[in-house]
Amino acid sequence: MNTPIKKKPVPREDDWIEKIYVMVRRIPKGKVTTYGALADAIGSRLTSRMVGWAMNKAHTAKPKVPAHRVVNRNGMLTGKHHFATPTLMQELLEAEGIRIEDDKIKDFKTHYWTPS
DNA sequence: TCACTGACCGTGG
DNA sequence: ACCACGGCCAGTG
Repeated sequence: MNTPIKKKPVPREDDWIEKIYVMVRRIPKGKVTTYGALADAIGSRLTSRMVGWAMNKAHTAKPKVPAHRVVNRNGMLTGKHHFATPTLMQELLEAEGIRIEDDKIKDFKTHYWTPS
């Protein structure tokens, strides 16, 4: 009979990675969140380090993930070096009305968004 | 095959 | 207040 394609010819990313991408895309414009918050929101044994690792290959995810809205708990743009240009992350955030000084978000908690 | 690293965070001394 | 270490997953040499 018609053998259902049990196999997965489409190499979808691991579930937890996919969840991270979805969560990041849900971040409202002008808001930011932290790696730890995403890891905690998804739960599981996910850790903030894994979120960062997922972000590393986020540029291959489609649609593209607004990784510039994800910073560490210090509000520092730790991942800016991984963007096309080292200043792109800051420019994107500033374009959304977020003030940045010394690679750090000003009024971080004001722009902080909690995954829900 | 084993060991180390990575866009981190929390806790302990 | 500062420094050191563990933890979780996947990829690379």
